[in-house]
Amino acid sequence: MMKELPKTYDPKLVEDRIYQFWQDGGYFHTRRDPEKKPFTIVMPPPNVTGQLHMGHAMDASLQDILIRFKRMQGYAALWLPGVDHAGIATQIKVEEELRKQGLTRYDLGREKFLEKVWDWKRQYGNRIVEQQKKLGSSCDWDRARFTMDEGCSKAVREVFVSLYEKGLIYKGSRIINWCPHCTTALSDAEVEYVDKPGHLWHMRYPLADGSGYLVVATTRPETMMGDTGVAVNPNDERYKHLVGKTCILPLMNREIPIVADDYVEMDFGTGCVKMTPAHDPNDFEVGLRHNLDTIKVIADDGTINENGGRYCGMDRYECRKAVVKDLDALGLLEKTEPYTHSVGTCYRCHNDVEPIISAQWFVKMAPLAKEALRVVREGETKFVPERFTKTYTNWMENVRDWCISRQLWWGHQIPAWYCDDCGHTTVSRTDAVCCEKCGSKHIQRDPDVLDTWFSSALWPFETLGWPEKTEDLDYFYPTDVLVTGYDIIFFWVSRMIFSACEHTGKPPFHTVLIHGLVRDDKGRKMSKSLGNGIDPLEMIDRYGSDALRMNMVTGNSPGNDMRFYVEHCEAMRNFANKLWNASRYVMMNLAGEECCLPEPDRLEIADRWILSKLNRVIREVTENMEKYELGIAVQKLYDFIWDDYCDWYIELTKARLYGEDEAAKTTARRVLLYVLDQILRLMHPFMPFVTEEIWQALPHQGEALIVADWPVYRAELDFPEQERHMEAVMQAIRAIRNRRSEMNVPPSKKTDLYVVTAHKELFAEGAPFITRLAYAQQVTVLDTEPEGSDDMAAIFTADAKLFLPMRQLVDLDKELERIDKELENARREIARAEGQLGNERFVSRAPAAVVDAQRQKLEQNKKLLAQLEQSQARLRRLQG
RNA sequence: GGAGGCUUAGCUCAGCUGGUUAGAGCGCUUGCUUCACACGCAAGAGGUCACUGGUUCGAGUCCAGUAGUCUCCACCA
Repeated sequence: MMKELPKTYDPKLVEDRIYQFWQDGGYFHTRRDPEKKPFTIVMPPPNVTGQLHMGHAMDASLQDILIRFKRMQGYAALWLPGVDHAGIATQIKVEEELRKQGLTRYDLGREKFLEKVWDWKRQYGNRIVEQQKKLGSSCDWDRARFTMDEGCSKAVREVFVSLYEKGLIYKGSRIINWCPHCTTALSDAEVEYVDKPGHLWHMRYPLADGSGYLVVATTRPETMMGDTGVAVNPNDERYKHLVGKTCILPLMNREIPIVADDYVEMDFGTGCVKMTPAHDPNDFEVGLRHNLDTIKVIADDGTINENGGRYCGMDRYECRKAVVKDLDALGLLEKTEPYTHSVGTCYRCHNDVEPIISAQWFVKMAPLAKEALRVVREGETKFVPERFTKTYTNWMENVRDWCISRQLWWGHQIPAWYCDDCGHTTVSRTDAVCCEKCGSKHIQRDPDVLDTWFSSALWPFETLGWPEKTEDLDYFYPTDVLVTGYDIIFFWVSRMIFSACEHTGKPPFHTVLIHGLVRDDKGRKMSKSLGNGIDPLEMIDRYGSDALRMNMVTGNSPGNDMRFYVEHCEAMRNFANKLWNASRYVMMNLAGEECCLPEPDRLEIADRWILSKLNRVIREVTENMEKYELGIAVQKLYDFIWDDYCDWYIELTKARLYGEDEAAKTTARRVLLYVLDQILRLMHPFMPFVTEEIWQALPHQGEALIVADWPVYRAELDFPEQERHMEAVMQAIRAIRNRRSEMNVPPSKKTDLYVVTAHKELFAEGAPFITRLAYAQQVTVLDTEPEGSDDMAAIFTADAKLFLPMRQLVDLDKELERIDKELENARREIARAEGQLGNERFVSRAPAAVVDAQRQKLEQNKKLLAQLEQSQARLRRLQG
């Protein structure tokens, strides 16, 4: 049995076995049960290329805690897992593999390449899933989904076509963000702006009439071959006379117009701006207003195209240098200023993004945003913490149309076919064979695929079977809580909300629980390039999964970033060990007891104390979990287990367990077992492995802790009076220990103790505890001071005066000094309380309980003061 | 330019709707091989809760402002 188990808990011997036990028992699989209320969380699907990182560990810990909690509360708790096909990331990965063989995707062709990706997915796609299991995640793996599986593909197709039919998806030529490295368009959300040092080049553009030149300032000279105008502010007196005239674009010798537009700020740069409508969103808008030509000069791979004249074929950065140099040579470079500006970069590869005019597919956002804003505004979906509501709302209110086409092969191919004959576009739920307008068979499918987030946006309902009307969808949808980091509110959360509203008529979840980022010990973001990432699997290996999970939720409040400290993880490992050893103690002492409470009249003061405390902790933990305050919940539990149960209650039971009274022993064992059982249940969502392992070894009812009932508050187990009494005894014990420590008395030296108190019964009942925990030989409870008390060390608590016959150890000077300090303290407290109680407004306005507490405190301190003064006088007498 | 967070013990952070003498982990000091645990036990040191003002009987907590710091969004070429 447990007696033979090691003194130290070893997660390695337990975790995989327990996980297997849960899986074999089918506890992760959630059945639809009309008797139960559903509780559903869909897991943010990790990338199929992904490696488990701390972000996943955070995400998964929170979700698993909630799911296990709800499961124990009797809900049909479904945690639906899955994996994301991660278009760009995965395609890049497979292309890298190909490159090792000297091949590109074009060598293979689309079909062969996709086969390769599927192969790759089959080979590595399960890795992330296996890693998640190490965290103890109690997902319903039977329902696991992949964003490219048949059902999801069907959902994506349905959504695309239906939005197209409603006019909410369209194809148009717009300025989009183009990543020349990934060679695809990106959405606005996929661009990260980074401040980069650059230059502001002042360049002379000669006026066409030869009357001089104007000076434009730019950070991007390499786009000048695409300039089709120069803009000035209409109110700018310096240039008013030039509006309507033309100038000569240097290097290209093209005549371009000078226009007036409010967009131009007079006091920035020179007040003249070169207009490149094909490569700048603002210039594009100005171009539209003034009918400027659009000349694209940057090709998809980031080189200059044939419109760039002699710069054709040059890389964009190379071209920048060449243009500057050439202008300088022509005497057209007026000056060069250092200038830091923000540059858009690709969130995947971090290369500079080019704004390029391009024909792409877009989702029209304004109509969809309306409902998505309403459901949040009216509280149908709430963010926790609340402040993220604003983040969401601001984004949604200003959202621009969503560019959803990607020039990739891996993903959901856009279901649009272009007719070679009549030019019509056919968009269809089934693969088109002919043009729906002219019937021509000469049609070409759009080669592009959809943004990965387009399918992720459907995740809460596509995974439950939508667009089919499945029983799962009916039962589990809408889902309950979505857990994710604040960094993907825009990418994912907001898109799920508007998609669900549009396609299912309901918001996808009622709560969005947002957590922060896990940073390194210096507060830096963990990243591959910095090499500062801490591998969750390594932490699990060293400290156990339970410790890692605890680390994620302790000392951390919702939405705030946390720093990862290995030491903290270690502390949580120690806590698991504490639990293990407390359980060993209980088991070693059991004598065949069942897990049930003894008859109420058999309960002793210590039992009532711990049961009363347990009751409170059950209530507090449950309340806080329901508010998603997992950090507070677990802190209360931690304190209860370590301080109350282990440090006090277990110690308090030793008097009985090592005594002779068999009935008392049984009572103690039963209460020990009962409270431990409740503790294990409460702790289970946080530390599932160690709790299940212990629970299985204890007498228990039911087959597994994972499906055991969540503890509930029991009014009949509140013992406020006994709780106070026990605390009085504990206070005495602490005071004695404190004094002994001050006097450097080793624990091995036992002494007699005299307790003078008005509560004789109470301390008589507490005497065995005092004996054991305060190293007393014999405890004598009196109502008057014992003979020879002058020669004893005196200690005061609120309810008793304690005398230790250790005259020889008492240092009178030190003693007096200490009493002085205590006197001062008491006087200060009395003054404070009297001041407060003397304030009529306090007495009349503060709640009665608060006033009452102050009165009691005042009384206590007055009593204490009197005792201290008495003691001081006596000591002075002794001193001579 | 707009929004938000943070500032509490040496370090990292809790402190939920204002109410005893502000807590934890780690670290530090002292003692302890006490029959669950040294991944432990006991005792202890350490904080003018960034600053200023306001509301209140009462402010770490609410309000306004200031400073420092971080983040997000928008962005003037």
